[in-house]
Amino acid sequence: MVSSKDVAKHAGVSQTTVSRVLNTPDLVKKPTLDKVMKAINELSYIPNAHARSLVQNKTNTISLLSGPLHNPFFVDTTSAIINYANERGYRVNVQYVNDHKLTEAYATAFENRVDGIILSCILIDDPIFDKLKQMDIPFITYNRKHKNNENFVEIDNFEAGYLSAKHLIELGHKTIAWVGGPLTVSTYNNRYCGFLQAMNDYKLPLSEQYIFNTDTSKQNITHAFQQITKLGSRPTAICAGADSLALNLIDDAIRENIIVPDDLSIIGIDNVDLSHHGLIQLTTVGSISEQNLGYLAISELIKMIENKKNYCVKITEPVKMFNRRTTRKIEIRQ
Amino acid sequence: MVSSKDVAKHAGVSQTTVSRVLNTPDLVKKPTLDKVMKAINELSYIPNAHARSLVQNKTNTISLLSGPLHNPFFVDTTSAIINYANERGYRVNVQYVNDHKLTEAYATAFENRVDGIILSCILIDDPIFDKLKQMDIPFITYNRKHKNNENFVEIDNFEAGYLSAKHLIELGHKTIAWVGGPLTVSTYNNRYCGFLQAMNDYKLPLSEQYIFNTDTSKQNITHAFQQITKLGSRPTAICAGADSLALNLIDDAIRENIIVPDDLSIIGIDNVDLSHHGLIQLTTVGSISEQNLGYLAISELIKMIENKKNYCVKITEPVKMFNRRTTRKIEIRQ
DNA sequence: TTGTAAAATGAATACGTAACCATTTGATGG
DNA sequence: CCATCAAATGGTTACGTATTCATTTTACAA
Repeated sequence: MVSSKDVAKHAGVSQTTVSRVLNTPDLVKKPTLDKVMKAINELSYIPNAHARSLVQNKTNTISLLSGPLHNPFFVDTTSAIINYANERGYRVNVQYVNDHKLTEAYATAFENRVDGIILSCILIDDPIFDKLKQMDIPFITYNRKHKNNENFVEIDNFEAGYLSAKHLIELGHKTIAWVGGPLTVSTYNNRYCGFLQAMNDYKLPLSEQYIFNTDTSKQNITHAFQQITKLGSRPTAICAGADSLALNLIDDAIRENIIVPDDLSIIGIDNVDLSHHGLIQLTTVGSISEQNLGYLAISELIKMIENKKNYCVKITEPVKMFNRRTTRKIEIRQ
Repeated sequence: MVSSKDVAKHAGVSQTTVSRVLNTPDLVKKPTLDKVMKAINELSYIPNAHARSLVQNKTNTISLLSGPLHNPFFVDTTSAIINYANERGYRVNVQYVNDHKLTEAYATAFENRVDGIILSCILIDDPIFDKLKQMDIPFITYNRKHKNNENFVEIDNFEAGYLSAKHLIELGHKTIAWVGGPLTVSTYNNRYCGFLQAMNDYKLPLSEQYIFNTDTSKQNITHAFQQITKLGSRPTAICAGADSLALNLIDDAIRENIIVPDDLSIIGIDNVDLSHHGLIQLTTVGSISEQNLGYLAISELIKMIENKKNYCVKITEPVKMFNRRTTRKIEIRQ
């Protein structure tokens, strides 16, 4: 592998000058610059980013710990994060973390000495948070937050849960099921609380058999759906804790010949790009902002990295309804 | 940042011993090992991967140059690639490359001295291919291939194009449009050739006004669709060069109140995961294998990296029809 | 006890770059 | 022609690790 020393020898200058040609070309005279550039091209020299990282203590690399891509929310955010970071000159190391391999994922992220970490996989009560703060390396969580209430970008999850329940209630639904994720995750926890609040405000009875706070794997959601269909008095609507879950449930419904929304209304939360598609048209609650949470988070993270100020980011985006085609009035059905 | 020297000093041993504790613990006596481990934990030391890369000339990092995630094909493959690579102990640098910023993307990929490169964005006639070969760094292309016909994993694109046209023809369609990507890309080129061959074999006339080989951005596909709807004698079916395009076209059709498949049959190629969804049920042609191209490519790449043999990978997966709900017989319509 | 080999540890070095400080070259004005 | 100062370049070192080679310690047989 050809190094800057080789270039220096080939051009008849010092390694220092080669370095200057690449980093501060203004400090080097035109003829020497040309000489060095010629050597660089002839040897097709490429600087070694690792060596540079070592001496500069700056890696130009960001570590992204995302949820799995079969969840369309992470499709949108991963895309936004990587594109923005690349534009700003950062490389992005990506890991798709499932909750089993959390600690392992953190370990690999840490030993790479990245400039910043952006993660969605944190739990409310995650001990990793204190470690991250100790390490004095900029980080931000998106979508989820830690109980410490620091360095996060989220939507107003409580309000989102509330609005989605309210929407179904105002359409006349009385028996509404909830299918969400684990309550150890702030996102689902707050959405669920919003849901409960709405049910309470509108004086609708709650029964445990309609409530599923489960692992969000495909199988588990499908299993929850089957439980629901087995019930004596089936709910007429389901509040899903996320668009990803809503899409899963709709798929399950179709497989059971249950027509959405005629037989069953389903509403999601997140307003993922996919939900706009003509074949989907998912009714959902999402951020009023055009920019997704990934974009907001990565732009904040890069600010933190470049300003060297460890100020604390706390962003909660307001939400609104997106009324599409997977929910309808209960009267029509009866 | 705490280094192995700090640990050594704290534990009262040499830096060499610290290194041994982490890499060849069998060579160090139990009591010293314990002493060092204690120091490592107390100082919460994390080895610096960049320094290690520098001395070992091995980065444990792979560079992925993927197409954009709004194309569901790249959702499936990116997911498979990253998960497999992580399992095998490799970090993955991801870039979503659009064709405008190709060279820029390559540059950043190269200066990172990665162990291998996996890319989908190569053109048939891409000068980068020779550069890659020169660099003596393992690489593989997936989905697309270079004219040199080396180091690729693809599906049988010609056959895929042929089968998709044949399917529509056998359903009775006479006027069939083609909407594909640029012919500078092997994938679209071969699919298009397959399409032409089928049209020829079945003696169907071809007219330029039904053929669109265009940039695959959303706007351009929508524009192609609008051109099609403006035609005096509208085609009754569209062969899309990829599922991504098919989904785009279906969305456009719905927006124009054209019913798929009653008014217009649309078939894709790739059989992406999303096409299975109950709301989508896209008729398509895809690999007969369970594993997607990303998985095949990354596993081959890691073999190349670890065997240090620069053997040449040429994999073309056979394809078959997946008959779902976006195509139907022409008779019904008339 | 002594000799000898094996086991355990340490000292020195290389990896490729940027940064710091020292030196040489060139230009300007008196 | 010289003094002065800026511009241009070079020599040396540090970054944090693994590796190579040298040294010390230990174990065991004679």
